[in-house]
Amino acid sequence: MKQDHRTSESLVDALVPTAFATMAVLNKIGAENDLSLTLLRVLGILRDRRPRMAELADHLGLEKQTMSGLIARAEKRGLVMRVPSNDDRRAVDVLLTNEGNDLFDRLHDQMQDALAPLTRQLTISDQRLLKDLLWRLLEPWEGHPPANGG
Amino acid sequence: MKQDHRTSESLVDALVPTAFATMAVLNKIGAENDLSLTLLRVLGILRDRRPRMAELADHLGLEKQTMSGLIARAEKRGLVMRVPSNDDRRAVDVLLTNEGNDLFDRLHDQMQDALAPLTRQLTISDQRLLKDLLWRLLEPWEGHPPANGG
DNA sequence: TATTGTTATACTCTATAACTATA
DNA sequence: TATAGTTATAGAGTATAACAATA
Repeated sequence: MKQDHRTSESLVDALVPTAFATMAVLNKIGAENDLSLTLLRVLGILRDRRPRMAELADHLGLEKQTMSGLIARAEKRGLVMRVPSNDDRRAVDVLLTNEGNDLFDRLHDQMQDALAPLTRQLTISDQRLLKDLLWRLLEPWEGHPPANGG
Repeated sequence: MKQDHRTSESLVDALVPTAFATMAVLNKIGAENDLSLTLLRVLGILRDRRPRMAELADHLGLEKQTMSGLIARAEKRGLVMRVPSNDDRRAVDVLLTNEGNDLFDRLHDQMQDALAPLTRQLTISDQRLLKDLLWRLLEPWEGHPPANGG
């Protein structure tokens, strides 16, 4: 009965609990290192990029004031730096410090370990298949969040 | 170059952005209805179950005091009810009101719509495949969160 | 004594509003 | 005037600690 129920559910009904499960793991790892989910995500973004405050806020769907506070606290802890932009003297670039970079690498390893109980449910081949499906799913998301609802 | 980078990444590196994308959508829908992600999740849980406060807190990985406050606010809004348990006079069962049930149904529809830009990237057949892979992934999670790290 | 739940208190995250500096 | 960012303030969510009632 339960299994039958599930097979009639949509992809979203599997996506949502997966997201909650993943976030629970990330949240726990973050909490152990005094990082909110948002800051954890910021560190991940900064590993590849060097955005301005406004870009970062936009990417995360947060208000610029919220970013100011978040980055100010992270900077005080030595995880990120704010440097004035060359192009626009009002603007500020945000980037990882070496310490922030090292921390994220450690957290990334912890994520792999913590999610292993889930991922090892699948064969290597199925893991690759799942990964490919997820990347295809995320294509419209790339860059910035979807213009939800219009 | 970017695509090559990706193919070398692990499943977790696809799972995490998928989770963030999904949560962003849920968060937006929640915010439009003045519901936190946690409360949104509570409503989803209560659609199928009638847990006690402690069970709910345990399932969500929250402290019992946090649940008290969350449920108290939700009850004040008429979304959930607290009724004394018959078995144990200390205990309290939590359940959805009709209003809470109706609200969740509406939100569930909104989720489907909001995530459609992502899910429609895949054929129906691939959606089913992805759904099955995710359910297999989640098997160890069922019931309660994994004993992280232990 | 141990357990279920609530209340009191403090801190973080987030948003709204007002502000400064630059464009 | 409009934009980039900060500061001031307030509300929700969460945790720690102390408490009440029942087991």
